[in-house]
Amino acid sequence: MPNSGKQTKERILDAAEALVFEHGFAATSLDSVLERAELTKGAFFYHFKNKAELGSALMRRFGAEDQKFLEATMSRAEKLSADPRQQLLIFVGLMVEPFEDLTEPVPGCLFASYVYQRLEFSEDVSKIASDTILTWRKRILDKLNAIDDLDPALDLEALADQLTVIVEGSYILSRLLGDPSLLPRQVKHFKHYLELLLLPHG
Amino acid sequence: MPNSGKQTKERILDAAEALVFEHGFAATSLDSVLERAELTKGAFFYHFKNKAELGSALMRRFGAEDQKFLEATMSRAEKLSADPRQQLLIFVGLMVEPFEDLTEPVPGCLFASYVYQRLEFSEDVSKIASDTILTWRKRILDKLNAIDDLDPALDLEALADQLTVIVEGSYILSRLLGDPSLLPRQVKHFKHYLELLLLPHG
DNA sequence: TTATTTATACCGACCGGTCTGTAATTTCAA
DNA sequence: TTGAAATTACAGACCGGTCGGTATAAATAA
Repeated sequence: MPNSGKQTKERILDAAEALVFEHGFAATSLDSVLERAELTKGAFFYHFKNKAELGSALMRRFGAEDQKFLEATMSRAEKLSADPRQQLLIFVGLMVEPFEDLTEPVPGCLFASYVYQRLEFSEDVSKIASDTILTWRKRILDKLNAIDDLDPALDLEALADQLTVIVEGSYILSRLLGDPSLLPRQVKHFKHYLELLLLPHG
Repeated sequence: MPNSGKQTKERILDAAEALVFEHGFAATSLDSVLERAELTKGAFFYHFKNKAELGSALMRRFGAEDQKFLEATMSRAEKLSADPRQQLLIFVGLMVEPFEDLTEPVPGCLFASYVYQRLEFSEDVSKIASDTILTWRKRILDKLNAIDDLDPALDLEALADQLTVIVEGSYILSRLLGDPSLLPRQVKHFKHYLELLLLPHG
């Protein structure tokens, strides 16, 4: 029964993403994906050339969503203040909001999942992942560079990466300990660090 | 005896660990492990009941090594100063040393690998991982609690976790970007944050 | 000392099941 | 009525695990 097509492909991706988060890519069989999506083999191979292409598509979609979230959040922050210091602090504050009311220990990051199974994926996925990370770095680093009289000894690139680092690390600990509060609490410490660096001493 | 036996088991674990870091557990076939270890099926099933037990053994060994590293580093720090503030800062400094001269983007953490493939492992692995994390938390939190006149508004538990969080996150970014300098640079920021919190303002 | 037994360590062929991918066919919307 | 969307059935590769057998060395008995 021909369906809207686009919807079916998304259904496959949704099912696969959920399973990959728990089992990893290799251990996620197409049958399990299709059972969850309530579809059959033929439907899958109509929309995807093979399993590897499903992997790439998963990562592309995840990367695109991630960048959309970054851009949306940063431009919200930019509208709320004209000062790059405040923009940055507001940005970090807005960032945590989606994680504050979680009851389960957060879904996780597909790129982190990829890192520890990279030889199962085609080369191009690596570029999608690093491009996404570098977009975050650049967007935040630009803000830091717009701030004058910062201590010139500060490693700004590493500082720009730190939010991503803390989010990735928090996903892991949160899932390991089953504690959904871990991520927002970690990000709050990072925000505090930024305040100490950026704002006139208290 | 034909061979030392113990050595063989370690050879299997070494081979498996290296492959799991790159492929993940499910995608690591016993044949590939045995090819790398230059052994055969029979040898494997002599030392391990099944593949799942290999997984548990990998995690147990990794957890034990990790705790040994924590304890060794912390007691070194404790010998270098009697002040808990200094002990903590020295500890963080010593922590990075092994990562400073790496040319490759660090191996990674088996527990992080586990997090994104947990349903492939038996239940007990989860406990090994969380116990190890909690040992770090406790060891560092005890130091923080030994420091007086800290801002009572500080979330000390989250602060104690932050080193682990940053190391885990740095593994991921380091591997994604192929940048071995990332981890020490991240930890240096954490050390700086600690200095700002613990030491009389500069 | 030497012959025999026994335990340890390891080999490699093979079996059963699972998983990816293919092919022939059907359904339904435009 | 045509072609996109989906179904069922199945081929073939691979993987985990089993099993019969071999080699080495220590233990024991003559």
